[in-house]
Amino acid sequence: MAALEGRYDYKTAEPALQRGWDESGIYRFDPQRAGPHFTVDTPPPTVSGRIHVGHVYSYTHADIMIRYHRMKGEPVFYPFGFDDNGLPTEIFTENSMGIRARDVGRRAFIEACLSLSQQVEGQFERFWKRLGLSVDWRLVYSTIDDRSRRISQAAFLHLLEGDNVYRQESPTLWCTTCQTGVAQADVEDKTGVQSLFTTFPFALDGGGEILIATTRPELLAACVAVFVHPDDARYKDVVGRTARTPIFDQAVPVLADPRADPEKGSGAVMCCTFGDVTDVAWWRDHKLPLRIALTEDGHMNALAGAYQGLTVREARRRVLEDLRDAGLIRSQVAIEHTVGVHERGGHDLEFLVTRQWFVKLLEHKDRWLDAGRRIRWHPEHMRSRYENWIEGLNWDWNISRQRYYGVPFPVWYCRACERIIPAGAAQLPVDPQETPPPVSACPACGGTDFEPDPDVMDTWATSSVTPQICGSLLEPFGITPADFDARFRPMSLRPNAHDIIRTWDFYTVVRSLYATGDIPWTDVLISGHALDPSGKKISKSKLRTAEDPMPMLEQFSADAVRYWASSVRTGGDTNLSEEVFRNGSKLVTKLWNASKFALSHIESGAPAAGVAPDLNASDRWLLARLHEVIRRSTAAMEEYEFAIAKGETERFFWTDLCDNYLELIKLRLYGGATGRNGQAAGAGSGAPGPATDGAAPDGSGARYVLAQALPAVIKLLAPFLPHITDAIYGAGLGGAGPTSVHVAPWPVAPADWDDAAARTGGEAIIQVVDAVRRWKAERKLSVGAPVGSVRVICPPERRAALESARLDLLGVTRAQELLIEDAPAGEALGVAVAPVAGDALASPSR
RNA sequence: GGGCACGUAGCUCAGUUGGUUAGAGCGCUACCUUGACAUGGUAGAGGUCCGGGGUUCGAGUCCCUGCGUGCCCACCA
Repeated sequence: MAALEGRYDYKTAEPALQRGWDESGIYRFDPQRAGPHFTVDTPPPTVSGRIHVGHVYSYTHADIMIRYHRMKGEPVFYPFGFDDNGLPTEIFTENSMGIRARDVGRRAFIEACLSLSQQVEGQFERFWKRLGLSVDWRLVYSTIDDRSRRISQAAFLHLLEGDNVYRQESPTLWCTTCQTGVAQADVEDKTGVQSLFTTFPFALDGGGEILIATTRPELLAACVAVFVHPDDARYKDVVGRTARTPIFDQAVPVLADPRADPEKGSGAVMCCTFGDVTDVAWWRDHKLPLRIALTEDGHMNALAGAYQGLTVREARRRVLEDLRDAGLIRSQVAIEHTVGVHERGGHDLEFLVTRQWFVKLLEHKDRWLDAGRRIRWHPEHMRSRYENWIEGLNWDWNISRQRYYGVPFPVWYCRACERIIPAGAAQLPVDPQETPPPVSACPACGGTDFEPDPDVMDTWATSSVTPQICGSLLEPFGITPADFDARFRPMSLRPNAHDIIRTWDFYTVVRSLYATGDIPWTDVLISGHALDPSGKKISKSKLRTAEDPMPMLEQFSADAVRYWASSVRTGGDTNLSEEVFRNGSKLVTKLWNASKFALSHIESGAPAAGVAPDLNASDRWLLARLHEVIRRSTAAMEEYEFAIAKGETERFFWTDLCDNYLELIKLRLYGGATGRNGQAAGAGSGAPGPATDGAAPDGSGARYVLAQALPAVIKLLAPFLPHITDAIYGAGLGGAGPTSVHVAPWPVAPADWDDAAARTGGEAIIQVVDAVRRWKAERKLSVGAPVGSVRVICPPERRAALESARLDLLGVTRAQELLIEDAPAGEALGVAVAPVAGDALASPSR
């Protein structure tokens, strides 16, 4: 074996190792190798945001699990993607380049989006490599590339054939800034919005009035009814009468509906088309007329009369002024409430009646829920996020966006009869605005005038078919999509952070069930969020500056950052902590130094493979502990509890192996009978020299154990710290086997290491060591200071272990003699230490 | 308002199916340049396991309840 020399310099070592991985192709997927395979539906990060520590956190989690499965011998399919289509990219492009899509025109804007995303993707790939992800970089897609557009369009046409998608004109969530319809999942809460809750009267036909209260007086022009609760005694006589809106003097009916809350405001509410979801429901259920007062860009239209052309906010102020001037405001209170806004930019949302494509969700809620139960969630409780979302769904999924940069709908419409003309499979990917339909005449009416669909798909409509896109990446390797489905679906793993359970995970399940009837993957790994050092969510402005993770990798090493990322229980949030980075760096250094030491002894006399020499109690203890650690660590990895696995190994390495075992065996390693300061190591019995009870004084037992324990620790930590472990492994730990630890087999402990008696025996040995160390510490002596005698009174059943480790105990305690005596029945182990030179002050230390 | 987590040492967290005296790292204190490592080692101080009930021979762990924190959802007149 080669020795490790000098110090480990991660700054040069990490990039060099990464180049080596690239060149040797150890992460390349071989689809021909027999299963079970481990196939990963990697999250394509959106190019519209910078990479931030949150990415580092969750991508590291996935990579750890992937490396584990690779070491288990499973062929690993680990592709990578970039999400660069759709509205997020458009907004990113508009903001980065200071342009507006509607100003520069469709074609030019698409070009701008493409060039910007390509630039960003290059930076992203360099970053992921620098973090040490074990991606097969031959398998890369972007959600706007030809392949993804083709697959996305084909999947849409498949939905169309199955009647699982429909086009309908109906009230839709609408972003007045982006000027597009959006989906329920695109809405996020904005808290602390200041509003005025104003009460004013509607006159009742036949006399009297009814007070209504609203925060949206500008929608008065869109009022179509007034609702009260059917049990509200105040309004019993009013129901069925006609009210007249102030200012506009529109006649509207007063209706009863249990959704009106008697506790709120005056208990009477105006229903407008549309102020909120309830309005939509009322409009639908009570078959009310449509009275739209808003334009698509958030201004008042002609219906608003004098207010036409004003923005919603201006109109609101003006209507209130006019009501006040008319003396109609009965009360007004300032309130702070939460409103739903478009999550891309926090823009105001309205409900407008528009024509959109919807994927059916509501009528199959049971199927989605059932699929969620067939998928293993890690941690398990994250499934309830998925279920809650489905249970709360109110709308089918609007997948059309009135924008430019995305996957077009591969359909045309007959202008004569509105028949939908789908693209032919051979045409895909297709932009219907630039390509004629596959037929020259409408099959329904014979019409020859066609209108291309003007919209593009929601970005999730494409990223929800990533399993199909992933599969297509293997076409150059002779795997057809049908092969892929048959052999590799459901895929093994979907890793992502918890904020996109309701979108990416949910939509992918839906699309997979529609496409194949089966779940998309068997396991989902959910990561929490990385928080700033004080535990707060990292703000967007901060993400762009202080928390840029590339300098972090350079300052602390990729291994140290990965150490941090893998220190918290699966699914948990964590704080950014330089302290933990430093601990990671320390572990890296310690691994290097301990390995340097161990290797220098293994190479000078490693026993032949498979031949176990005589082992003493220390040796058997270490192997028994190693067995336990391998078992626990493997069990934790199987459950995706990587932090627990890492913690087990780390404690074993640092405490058992380094602090105790390596110290115990030094005397044996350095030459047996002759210890430091020329003292006779075996002097206790008065007879220097030969072995005690099976402990080979030449250290072959210790070297054998080191030769087992070191590679095992290196392998157990390899998924977490891929660089330092491979640097050490490369010094020769692999023997004639693989040259990289990352394709070496995950450790398996022989059953005969599992030895409960060896563990308790070892604990007795450590007790003696600890007692002597404490004795020295109390006297402010160096750990290496010699002592006269160590007298151990121990339970008889522990005696054999201590005798067996006599040489080790003499070495680590620097005692001139070690006396072992039986304790009376039931008494615990005790240790008494006497100073050198027969000093009478022997002191019990326990 | 509903759901899901969480609340253990100054800080960050671990604590298997209930089982002796509740653990680790960091920080703190004292000491030690020991032959792999001072990015090290040894020892020490530090906890009414959020509060209150209950089950049990026994509760950090199980049940009920209260309080607090975070996230998701709903509400949005």
